[in-house]
Amino acid sequence: MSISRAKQAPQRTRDKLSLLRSHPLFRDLPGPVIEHLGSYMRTRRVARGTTIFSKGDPGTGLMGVLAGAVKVSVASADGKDIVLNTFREGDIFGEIALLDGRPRTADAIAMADCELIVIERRDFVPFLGSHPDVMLKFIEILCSRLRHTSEQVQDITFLNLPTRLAKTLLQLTAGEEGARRKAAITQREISQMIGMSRESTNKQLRAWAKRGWIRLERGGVGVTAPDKLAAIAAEGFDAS
Amino acid sequence: MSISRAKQAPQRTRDKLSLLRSHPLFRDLPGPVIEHLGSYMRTRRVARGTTIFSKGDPGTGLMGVLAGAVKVSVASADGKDIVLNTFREGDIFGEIALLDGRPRTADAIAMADCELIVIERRDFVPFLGSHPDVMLKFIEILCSRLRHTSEQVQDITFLNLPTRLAKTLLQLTAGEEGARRKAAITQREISQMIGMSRESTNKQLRAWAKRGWIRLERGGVGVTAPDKLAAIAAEGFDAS
DNA sequence: TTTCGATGGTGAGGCAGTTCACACAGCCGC
DNA sequence: GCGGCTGTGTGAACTGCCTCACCATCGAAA
Repeated sequence: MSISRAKQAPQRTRDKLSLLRSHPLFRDLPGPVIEHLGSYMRTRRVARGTTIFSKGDPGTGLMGVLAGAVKVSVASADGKDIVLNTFREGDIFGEIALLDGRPRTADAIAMADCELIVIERRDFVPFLGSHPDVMLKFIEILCSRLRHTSEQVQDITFLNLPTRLAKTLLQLTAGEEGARRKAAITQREISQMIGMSRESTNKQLRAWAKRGWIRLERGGVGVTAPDKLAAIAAEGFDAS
Repeated sequence: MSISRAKQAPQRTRDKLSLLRSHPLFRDLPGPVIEHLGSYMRTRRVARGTTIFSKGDPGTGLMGVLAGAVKVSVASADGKDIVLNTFREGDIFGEIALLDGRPRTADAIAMADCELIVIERRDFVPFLGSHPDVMLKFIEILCSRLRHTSEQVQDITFLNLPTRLAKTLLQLTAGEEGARRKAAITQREISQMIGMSRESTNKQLRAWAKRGWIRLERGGVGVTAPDKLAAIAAEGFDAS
């Protein structure tokens, strides 16, 4: 079984209301309130590679991923990119501009064909004001984002390429077991997630592929020896 | 006038209630509520170098700085340190563990003799539940923290030593003008803020000192040519 | 079918920054 | 006023990663 990108329309595994009902943010709300919220939402289909929003845009709304995957990244003056976060089915993103009303500080780009939901700020903020329990959930989300970003700072400053790469590969393929442990992602995107050059990333990947720890395909990586990668991620060096 | 560390007791420029009354978080609250909150607060004096809380501690409360300065940092396995944030008079920190109840993810250390206020989580969380407007303020704070940490990720991945150093020096001395533009901080602490070695940091500082852009003293830096530093911070290279 | 952009692969060379090994000054406690 | 600690200053050697300059392959579009 190969790693496919599902270039055709993404399967719609859940609809708008079912996302709301199952999402921790809204799960505890009464049914009518959820339907009320649902009436504010639009859905939006975007193809892989599409820019969903750009740095500097007014932050118009909250986004949710019904299907597909999204990366949030920033570009430097000289064309380099760093990925700050990635989101997949069931995740919510774009809260920061939603909550503080300031411009977006990063770009959001579809890593695969996506189906998204959008709630406009002008609709959502009044709702939020009258639902302190939802505000509390947002606070939790913001806290976990902050912990995530802090960890990224630590990883970048303390860990070397192999360690960061191993960690990222494990995260990308987490949740899957055995032969299914694979991720559809280009090597360039991986390099942007770990903040290293594409070339260096490629060389490390090939070294592990030669040892049989991972399998490389065009547009994808499969992890065959997660224990070995976990050892590198933990030890901080490549104890071969 | 030299840069002094005020090793003696910090001057108490404001007391507990005046911090509350002037802080954006609480400014809009009615007087009795503020006094109620004040009754929950303890004050705590700590000497320079003291660990205020450590990574892994249960996050017991919210901290505020009445006087002094605090750094929040993490240490790597091999003894390196990175500073995630710094706080000074009037700032509030430790919100994350307060809000989500999970363990602290970093250490807080007094950079100077400090006077702090502490509000316990068990007292504050119920208060928060009945004050959605304060929750909104916390959301704003969390958003700005997130923007700050994201910027740190970008700085570390995109900028080189001189650029980061120039940026940091300007931030450290922001708000002061002319000869007063100085900061009481060791070079080791500066190096931890920019995520570079102490030696490299020292060499760059000396180079600028030789050009007369900054003045170096034991435990302090004075910026004499902020425009030059600003140029480096903006251009991304040292155009001498 | 041909072309072209995106992806993956690879080596040579360079350099920014680290590491290490000192030396020396102030400051504090005793 | 004597240790010892902290803060600073400096050079030499090393190195991890980047940059550059390619080539090969695939898939999609023309």
